[in-house]
Amino acid sequence: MQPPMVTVSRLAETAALIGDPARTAMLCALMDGRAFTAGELAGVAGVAPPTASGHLAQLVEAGMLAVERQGRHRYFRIAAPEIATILEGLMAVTAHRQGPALTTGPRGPALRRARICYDHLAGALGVALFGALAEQGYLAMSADGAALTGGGAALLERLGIPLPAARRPVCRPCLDWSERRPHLAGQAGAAICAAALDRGWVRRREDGRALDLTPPGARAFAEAF
Amino acid sequence: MQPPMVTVSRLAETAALIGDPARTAMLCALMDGRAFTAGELAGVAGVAPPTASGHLAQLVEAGMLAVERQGRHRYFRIAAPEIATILEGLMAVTAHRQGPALTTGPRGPALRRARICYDHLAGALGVALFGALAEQGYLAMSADGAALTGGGAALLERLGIPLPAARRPVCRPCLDWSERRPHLAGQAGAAICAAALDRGWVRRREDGRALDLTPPGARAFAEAF
DNA sequence: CCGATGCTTCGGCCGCGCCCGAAGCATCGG
DNA sequence: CCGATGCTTCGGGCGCGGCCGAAGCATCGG
Repeated sequence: MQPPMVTVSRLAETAALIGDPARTAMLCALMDGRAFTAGELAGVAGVAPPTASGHLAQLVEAGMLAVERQGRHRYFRIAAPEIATILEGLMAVTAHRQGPALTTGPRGPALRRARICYDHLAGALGVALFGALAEQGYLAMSADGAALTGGGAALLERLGIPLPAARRPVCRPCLDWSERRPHLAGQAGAAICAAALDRGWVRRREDGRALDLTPPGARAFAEAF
Repeated sequence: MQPPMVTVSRLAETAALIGDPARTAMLCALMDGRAFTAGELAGVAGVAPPTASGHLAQLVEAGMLAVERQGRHRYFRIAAPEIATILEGLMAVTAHRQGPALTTGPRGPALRRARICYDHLAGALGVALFGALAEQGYLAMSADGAALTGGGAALLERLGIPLPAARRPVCRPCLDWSERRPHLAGQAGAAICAAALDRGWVRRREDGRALDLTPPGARAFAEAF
């Protein structure tokens, strides 16, 4: 007789897991797709190592984080793109809650301009990229979401951006919390993001998810897309 | 020096708000887009009226619920589609957490087949609808997400389904927690859902968000889309 | 005008879960 | 083999927040 309640209580459990400030800080730190050690995450969250350890255990248990041993370190990372999506979604409703004006801060504008969302580009840059690809007919709707058209695949090949062989998650759109418009996630999004970092089109700020668009990057984006 | 922390703590606040079982139950009950009174929601959540009142005040304060006075009743409803989206997203990661097999229950299969997601169709029916429209070229990617093509607009007009004049949110795709594939949200989704209910293509179960596809409805969907 | 109904505010109880210090395992360096 | 480092488990303290009963405002019905 419980099943519906079970679902609701599980849902609450998931949200509550995200709803603790220390865990949220850890998850946000991991949102750039990189892996951090338990100690680093303790620092980010501002709690003692034992406390952090407990939080991390819960997140791993819940399947939100994946862990990898390496010597005496344990590296944690976001376990799946869905997790990153939900965090971006929460940011969207949080920003929506009380005028976006309140969220401005030193790092705010930079984050809004360009940032990494787990493994792909977000912010104004990500949205512009999505818009440009859509307008030029490189994206088409399919039963699973959006897909690269033949022209889109050819474009990436021409740019020397390799698309993994695995076909499935093509390029699911992902709602951007700062722009309230979709940007490009999925394999194509990840491939473009990786190429952009690799070629110095964007540079990662050392302290977080914000990205800086370099002058050659601006040129490259302008002519490529 | 706080701004980044502010963002994180706000995010945690939002998630914590959803993360309480009583509040989650209320939000889930409201996910069908209808409005409920404070007393009804207290019953749904299984708490006393004063407790429910407190929870509801918090949700309204946070902008998640909108409230409307009507005589001595106060009707609550989800304040914005974004809120519904985030709840569906949380369901997706919750289901993802531990095999979807565990979430089966008396109401599970029905919910997975067809349900209301705030104001549009979801579940297998919603996903199939999205796929059919996409495959027949009725949907195209645009800078803001997906849009109806001219053919799509013509199709709805032919079916006598009115599209509100306001142009903006056309048909944002929304990730389905049971199917893990997008379905049709936005204005077009809402219009189709309203028409389907209005014409008896689907019938709302009295106890929740699940929908039953009626025989005439099955015929109508098959020939229309 | 008075009782009934729906909802809220107020006080006080209680328990869950966050937090840390100390101690216990692992792993690496010498 | 021994100390140092990174992380975990254990035990106990404590505060936040959910919960309810009783009382206080509104609104509707007669």
